[in-house]
Amino acid sequence: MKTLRLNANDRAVLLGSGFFEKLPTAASSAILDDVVVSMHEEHDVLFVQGEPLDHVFFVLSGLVRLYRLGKDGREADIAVFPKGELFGESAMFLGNRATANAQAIETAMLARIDSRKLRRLAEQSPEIAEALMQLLCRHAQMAEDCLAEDRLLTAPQRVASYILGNCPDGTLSFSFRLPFQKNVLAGKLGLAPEALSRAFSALRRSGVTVKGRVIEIHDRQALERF
Amino acid sequence: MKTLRLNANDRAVLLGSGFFEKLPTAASSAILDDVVVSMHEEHDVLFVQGEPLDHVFFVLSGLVRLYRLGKDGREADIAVFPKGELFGESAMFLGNRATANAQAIETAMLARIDSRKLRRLAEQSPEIAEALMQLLCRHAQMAEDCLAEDRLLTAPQRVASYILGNCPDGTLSFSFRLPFQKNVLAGKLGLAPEALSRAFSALRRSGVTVKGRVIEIHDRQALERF
DNA sequence: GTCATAATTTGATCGAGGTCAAATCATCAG
DNA sequence: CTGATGATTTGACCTCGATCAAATTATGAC
Repeated sequence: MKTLRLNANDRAVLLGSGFFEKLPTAASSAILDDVVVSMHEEHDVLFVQGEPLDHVFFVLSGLVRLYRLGKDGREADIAVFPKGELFGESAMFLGNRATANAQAIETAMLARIDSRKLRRLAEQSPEIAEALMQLLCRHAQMAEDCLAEDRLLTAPQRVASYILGNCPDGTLSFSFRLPFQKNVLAGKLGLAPEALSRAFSALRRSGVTVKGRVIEIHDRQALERF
Repeated sequence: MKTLRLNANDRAVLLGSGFFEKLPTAASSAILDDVVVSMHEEHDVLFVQGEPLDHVFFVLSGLVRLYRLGKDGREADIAVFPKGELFGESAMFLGNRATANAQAIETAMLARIDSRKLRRLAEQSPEIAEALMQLLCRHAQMAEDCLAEDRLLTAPQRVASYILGNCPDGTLSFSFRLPFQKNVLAGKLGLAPEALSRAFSALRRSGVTVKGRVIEIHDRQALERF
């Protein structure tokens, strides 16, 4: 795996992200001090469940999928991380072992933060500790949201919920572009691609238009009721 | 809601729990300083999703269920907390609003820790911050485990996995008592009670005996293969 | 543009698990 | 011990979404 140093642009992406933006400059600099960047092709596996993991990853570009493997080889997505997100942090507090697999969904550039060092810095800086706690909370919430949606909503309802999550409230009509293949969305929602497709066509009756990756909503209310 | 002060026994339960046992005495004392205890009957609702929440709860006795409500009134369990567990901590970092409902599953005694104060203490004490991060990680893992199991395993497999989780490895034959009604286990596993019942009877063929709340395993291997 | 390949959709079938109703079993107050 | 109440199990049925196969539609290399 080829690694590089952090360039100015990468640094800007890091500093502008949710995790770093609230940190004092000194804290950010300390964290980013010896960060390296690694490049990955689509499908590259970044780490494997159960194996030692001593970095926390930041997505500089591309897309990463966290997933678990079943005995039979089937895969269950835990989360999908786009540019600007930090992941792999929970291994830090669980014996430095990955609790899931991670894979690049598309060509990705990742910043690797040494997890021992980050942990040491968190001990010294309450701001870093606080940022980590918020990150952990957000990730815990994401998992709980998924769990609740899986258990409470049908496929079309989950898709409606995903669309609404990408639609500013207040608007009645809205359009946006999926940030990844339908493939990936299906995994994220815990559906087979076929089921996602059928869910979209069920939503067509409620004023949702799908053309390639572009989703158009004509009646927010109708979606909320679904 | 009737509240009491912490008595010596309660204090011992707290200090012996996973969260407090690794903390220095001074830190624990500071946290427990103004803790109050509240008693709840079975079915009592402790807090409601979306409402302000400014305590973190510790289960001194009894059982508490965290769950989300669907539009149609159905409920999805997020977690079940037995004696010795701390919960409600994630609201602390998410604007002091509950992200789920909580209900006593059986008569419960809870210690209430002021969340603002705990947060302030975490800023001053790296040990407390560390303990909180570990707690958040564990809870995130619990949710991810559930999510993965829901997506990868059938009902009998989930039950087998639950049983194995309560069975020390190395043993071939083993017996234990469910810590709660089957009712509750069903919810925790994301199943209707009927489905749990049928799952148990499917496992009977693999050497699992169920008598009331007592589960007996006669062949660990067979369960693992299931 | 044209082809090759990959992504998505559609059709058909099937099985897991939800729901409702009824039967059985436990538990506990008296 | 005896009901009465609640928990669990069983049966019958039905729906949702998985799976497999085939058709269709992008997408990218040339």
